[in-house]
Amino acid sequence: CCLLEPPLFVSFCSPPRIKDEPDDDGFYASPKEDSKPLKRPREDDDKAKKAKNKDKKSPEADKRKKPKKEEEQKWKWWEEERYPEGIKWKFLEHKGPVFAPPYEPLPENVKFYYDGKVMKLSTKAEEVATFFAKMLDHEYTTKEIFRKNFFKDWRKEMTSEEKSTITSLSKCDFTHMSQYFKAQTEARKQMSKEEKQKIKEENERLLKEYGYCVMDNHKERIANFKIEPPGLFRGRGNHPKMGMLKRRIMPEDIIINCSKDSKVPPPPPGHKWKEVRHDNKVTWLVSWTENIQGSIKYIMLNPSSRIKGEKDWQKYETARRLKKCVDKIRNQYREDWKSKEMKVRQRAVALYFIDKLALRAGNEKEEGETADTVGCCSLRVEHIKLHPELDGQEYVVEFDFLGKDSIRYYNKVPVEKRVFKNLQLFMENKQPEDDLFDRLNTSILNKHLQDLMEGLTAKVFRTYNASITLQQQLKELTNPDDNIPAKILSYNRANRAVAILCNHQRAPPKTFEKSMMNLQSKIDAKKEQLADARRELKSAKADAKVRRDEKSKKAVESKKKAVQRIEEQLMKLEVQATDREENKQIALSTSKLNYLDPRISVAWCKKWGIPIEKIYNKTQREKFAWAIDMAEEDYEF
DNA sequence: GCTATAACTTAGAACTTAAAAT
DNA sequence: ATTTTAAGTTCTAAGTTATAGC
Repeated sequence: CCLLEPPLFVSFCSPPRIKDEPDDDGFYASPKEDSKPLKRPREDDDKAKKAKNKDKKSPEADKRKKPKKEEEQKWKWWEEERYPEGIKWKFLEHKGPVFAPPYEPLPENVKFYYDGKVMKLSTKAEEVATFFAKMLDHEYTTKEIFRKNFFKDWRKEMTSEEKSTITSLSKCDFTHMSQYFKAQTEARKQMSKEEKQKIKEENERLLKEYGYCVMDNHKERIANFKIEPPGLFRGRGNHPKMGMLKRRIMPEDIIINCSKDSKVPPPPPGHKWKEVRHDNKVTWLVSWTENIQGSIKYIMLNPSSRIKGEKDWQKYETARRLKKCVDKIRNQYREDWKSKEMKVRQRAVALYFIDKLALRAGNEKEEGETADTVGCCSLRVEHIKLHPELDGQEYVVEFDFLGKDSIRYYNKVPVEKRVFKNLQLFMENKQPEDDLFDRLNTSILNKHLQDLMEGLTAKVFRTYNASITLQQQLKELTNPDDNIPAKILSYNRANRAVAILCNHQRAPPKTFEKSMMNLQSKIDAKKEQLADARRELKSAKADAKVRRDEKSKKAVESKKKAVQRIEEQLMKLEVQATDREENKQIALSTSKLNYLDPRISVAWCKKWGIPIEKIYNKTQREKFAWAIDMAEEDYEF
């Protein structure tokens, strides 16, 4: 097993071949055509063109012709032509995956007890036992399904003697092992600076060596070059497979994808890859089949890469195309509510939910394989309640169901009378566990959407509604007279409106109440400080009136400044408190990263003179480099 | 059509590091 | 300088969608 440790096969690998010199046309990438590249979707994006032209005339344009290492990282793939549909790259070379470190057996003095007696476990059984021991504090390990699944899989790893001895999980005592791991964690924290530095450097070396690939003459960052280590499967929510053993991935499980003319990464000594293929119709570098669901896992590129960025850009362009025809589509589904065909009515009501409430499409799932969660098309009768009248509103639908990641969706929504009547119809003579839309699935819905607009699918509505909401909220909430922190609060509130729409939730931070109290006491202290400063200013003024000399005038000025400074600090704290309180259970990052056209945010920053760093951190700026480069302050989604 | 599955995007939690508070 | 808290990063599960094969 130790053969799998990465350093052992380092010597087999070559350094990435990067062209330091650009092609004749001045660009690094663009493979020479044996196929015609398509123009990227510029649409009505005049600004992008303008920016590009301007850029071409600038001295930077010339610099690009003599690239240095640094320049390489600033490659503007968004100024290049796209590949024809389906082709993802021409050249791909990488070093293969980094495998999980091999299992290190426990020291002799760390004991496992069965039925009160010390028991020495075989290495394989011990390894799986440590997975459980490491999770002992987690409430997972108290759950019946988790324990049952774990025990079943653990027994498979035992020797026959162990199997006959260990017959009940409740007689197993992992506490000593657990203490040992806690002590290890503690020791890691207490390590000296030098030791910590050493670990850091080792990680950097690994990243440098395996964290990048070469795709079409550009060095690109890989997102997840480390193979998932073995452990116990932790599903989200009430997952029927929780606690099962996620097995160790071996080179023999791995499919390598790279180009024919690249150096194929060698497998660790004594091992073989499952397969090496050369498929440039896909974007992944490495894949393997995972044993819990039997699904395929991939190693792919970082969001900053061309291949991901281009797709992301395209996603927002599709959403912008929807903007142009959304009114028509809305009128259409309103009409369809009256259709003679049940199928059409269901489709129209479902689409209304997807549009109005930003619900996900909702594929069917195999029962017993995953947690019981639903999206729009898979809603069941038990997930909605109809209220002809509720709290003074007519035709209210009460939604209560578990969505993706078993996050609860709870909402009371007034709907149009026609929708309400249709829902009553759909629910007639059905049991709670029956499908609400029994004549509909995501495939039917998406086929219909495709007919309405090329490239339209259910999820485009989420992107569209999220982005348009941000743009409109920013317009509404930004007060030109506000200072920067207040403007940022407005931004966060606009972002929050989107997160609420998309139901992006988080568990309230464990120390939320405490940190809120701390902040409040800070605010109180600051208020007192302000009162003091004001008193001092007053007396200084009085003093100056009597004395009428330069010195006391200056004193007044400096006291004035002090008051101002404290006022600003107080205001900043209050803004912070508001922001945090409103954000208690809401996660902003998901929408920011996946739903909001970054050009809206970039334009907003430019318009109000907000540094982009206040809105996007380093990683986000890398992901959205294309948008930061091309969007001007008048960008319209 | 229907099902299986491959490929890719989206998701919150856990972990790590940096910054702020003491 | 040390501890606490917040921000940022990593991890991998869980979705969506297109397509292949019946």
